[in-house]
Amino acid sequence: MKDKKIANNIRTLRFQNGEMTQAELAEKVGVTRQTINALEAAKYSPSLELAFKIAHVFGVGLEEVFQYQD
Amino acid sequence: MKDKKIANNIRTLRFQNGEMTQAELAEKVGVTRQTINALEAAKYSPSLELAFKIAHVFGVGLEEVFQYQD
DNA sequence: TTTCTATGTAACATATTTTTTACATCACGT
DNA sequence: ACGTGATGTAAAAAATATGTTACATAGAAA
Repeated sequence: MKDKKIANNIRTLRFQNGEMTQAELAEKVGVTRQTINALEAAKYSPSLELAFKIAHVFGVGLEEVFQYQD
Repeated sequence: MKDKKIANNIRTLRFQNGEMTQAELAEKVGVTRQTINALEAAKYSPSLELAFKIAHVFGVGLEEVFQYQD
């Protein structure tokens, strides 16, 4: 999957959920702070599992967090 | 993301969409036939991008193809 | 200013996903 | 029987995601 055309609202959702920090979100989904940071910076897109976990933490559907533009 | 608890309906959706073969689906989403085969066999879960592409081919939402059981 | 917290970033290591190549079986049509 | 298309499978390599460690900056608060 060469081209990375997946956008996400992680940053926005973090602030909509009680000023959650990158570290807090990371801890809740079981990855490191750097991974969350890289995702917000869109350096790469997460695994499907991680995407599901993040959406779950925010209590929304996966497609409300990640959007694919084709 | 150690634990693989993502189920999918790829096989069912292939047959609901005009008897699409694994090779045809693979070609449409830009991966090899073996990758589709491995996904149907749930050997691993796909990247988020591949998941989006597959859902798009079937014209459904991502969560109608892949389900995360936590 | 000093301290603390959140964040950005980079190099290297490990894990996971995907490709490539190859061979096997099964069903179907001829 | 033979050829063909669809599928299952496997090993090794390539690509990508994630972890670890470490250092940097910016802002807030004291």
